[in-house]
Amino acid sequence: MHDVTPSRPTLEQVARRAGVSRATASRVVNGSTTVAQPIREAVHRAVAELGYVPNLAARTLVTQRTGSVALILPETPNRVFSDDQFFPGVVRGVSQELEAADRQLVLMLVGSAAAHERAERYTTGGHVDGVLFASIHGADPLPDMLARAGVPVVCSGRPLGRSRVPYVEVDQHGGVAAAVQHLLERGRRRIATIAGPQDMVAGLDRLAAFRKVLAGSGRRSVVAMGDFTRKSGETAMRQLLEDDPKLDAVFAASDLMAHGALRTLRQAGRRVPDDVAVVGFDDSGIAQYMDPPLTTVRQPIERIGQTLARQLLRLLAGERIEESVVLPTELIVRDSS
Amino acid sequence: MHDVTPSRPTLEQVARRAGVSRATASRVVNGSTTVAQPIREAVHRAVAELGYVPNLAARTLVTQRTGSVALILPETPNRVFSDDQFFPGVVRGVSQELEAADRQLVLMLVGSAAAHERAERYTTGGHVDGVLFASIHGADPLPDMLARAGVPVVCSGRPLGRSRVPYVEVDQHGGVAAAVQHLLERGRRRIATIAGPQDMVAGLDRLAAFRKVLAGSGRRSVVAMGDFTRKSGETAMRQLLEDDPKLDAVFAASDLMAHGALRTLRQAGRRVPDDVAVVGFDDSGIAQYMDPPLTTVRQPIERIGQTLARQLLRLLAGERIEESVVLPTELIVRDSS
DNA sequence: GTACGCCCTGAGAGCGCTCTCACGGATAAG
DNA sequence: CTTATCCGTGAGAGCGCTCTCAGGGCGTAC
Repeated sequence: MHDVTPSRPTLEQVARRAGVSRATASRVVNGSTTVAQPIREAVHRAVAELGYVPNLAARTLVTQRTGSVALILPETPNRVFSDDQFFPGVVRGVSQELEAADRQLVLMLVGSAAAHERAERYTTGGHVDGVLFASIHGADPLPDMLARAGVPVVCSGRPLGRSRVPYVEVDQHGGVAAAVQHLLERGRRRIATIAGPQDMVAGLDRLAAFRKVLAGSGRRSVVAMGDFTRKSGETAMRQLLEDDPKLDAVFAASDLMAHGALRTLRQAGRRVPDDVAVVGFDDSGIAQYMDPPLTTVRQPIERIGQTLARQLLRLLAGERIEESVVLPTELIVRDSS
Repeated sequence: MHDVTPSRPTLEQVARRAGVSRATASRVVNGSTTVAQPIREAVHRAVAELGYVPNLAARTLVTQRTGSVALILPETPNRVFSDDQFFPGVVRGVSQELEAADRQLVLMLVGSAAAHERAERYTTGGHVDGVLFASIHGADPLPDMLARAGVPVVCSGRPLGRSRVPYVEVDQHGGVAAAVQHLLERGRRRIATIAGPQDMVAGLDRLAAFRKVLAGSGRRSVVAMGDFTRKSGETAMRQLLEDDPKLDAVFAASDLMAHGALRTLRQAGRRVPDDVAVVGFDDSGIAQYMDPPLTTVRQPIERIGQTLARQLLRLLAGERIEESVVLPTELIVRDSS
């Protein structure tokens, strides 16, 4: 008597084969300890023989929990992916942590307005247990909306606007301060900066920190705007050289922009670090392969992802969490300064 | 009479508010055209007023379709993410295409053996409608297993082993041939190569193509092994210089390895391209920012992702698809050769 | 005017699972 | 020996949805 069905076996079939009720089979599958040893074994055997895999949809329907978490990456056409290290790093950290908790990662790249709306429906619809946001642009209302709708949310980077969504950030100020301090100690007098986009908190904070630290030293600061990409770094550097031909140091708010700046400096015949010292921010993979290897502020990207996930998991477990977690940054001195 | 419930509204509530049966409400929500105009409007209004969002789990339970697709990235600790462009590019392409089809992307990073097994259970368990594989290492049995279990699968890169899983690949041979041909035309005589890992089809194919093309030209080939990372490129280049100090060209099977090679060459006092010409493969973002900007073979990474997704969608729609799709590669000549 | 057919709507079953509740049997206490 | 207690198991409801099937209403044709 073969009861091997070609389609997916159900709990009912497992129960029948093990000679128990569906309820008991369910208990065993879900690891309840109140089931007698021999019965538990019988059920496990039946599960193995039938190749039973629980139907997640059915389980979700009754438990109201999906076992998955969304990571939303608000993506402007060429930004998120040009932060080449940031994105994979965060994804990886999140993924590791979720895996340990046996949850699935649902990735949502939100570029268009349509995608934005879809993500909203999807997440408010209870299709995921919680939502993670990476690098928010501007004062995106979504995190706050979700939080208000009762969906657990954690953001990467302090959300702009007056929302009270919990977040994970790095010590931007400390990192920038270390970088500028380092340049001052090296005897640099005219320090310029290439700032990041001012609709992102990382761009904002790094510029604010730069200004604050330099103001403290009594030196004037020349600023050019970029958007974290290489191209913008190149352009901004050109601008800077025009504004202050005598500058002897540049702090770029991202490694990629520093990379672009390096190129402009080379084209302009400036030697690095002899004529101009350059410091970046991120310590992405390319930093040590630039010419010269780049001095930069390291941020623990993968740990950001891990922390993001960990905080969300705590939220899901019903714990209260602190509104913000600040991760340390560290100055990595190489040859460009 | 307020029937606004604090919890998520169900279809039942929408139906009641619109004064129709649940069946009809369902029809409207799912876009059936057989419903009378005024009723349709009434239902839509109720949906809007209540903020109704269908419960995916319930729908999945009866339709047996989840509306989501898994993208599996078999990840060795430092590989996938050091291919910094490849991973985001593929994800992005897949994501775009799935979004257009209103499907969710479930990302699975499969590093450990445990994760491998989990992914197997998850995907065979019918929790996703189909599975996409990116850059398979060795002869991973998973794609084949899934296909056999009736799960629609599409791979990126021809799977090793004798499986018959449909796949999307790029014209490796054509790209390598163009690169080598270009070097020969520039008058290079001693062309070496830094090969990729030989447990990946991209590594294998590029080396095979290199050998074949050079053999046709009657020139000898010096080969060093790498694993697609910068570090390995650096090391391999050192090896190459030792093996053949008089080499005048190098073809690296990835841009990252070319980057490493560039550094070694600089340290060894070789000028590029004057003494040694260098050509890479990928045309990742850094290529044009290397010093000198790198000549390389461009592969349409994002399009790989799109095609991957598109093929899977066709499979899901019940269409038959060709076993393989080959995407073109293109030589981008810059200053390193 | 009647009969037939078609179109639109509603009733109801059931997807696979979890969980509450009740019940039977064994054990302990009186 | 009886009664109370407790532990382990089974019965059954119900999560929210889709989809089949039947039926009512109306138009058309005879």
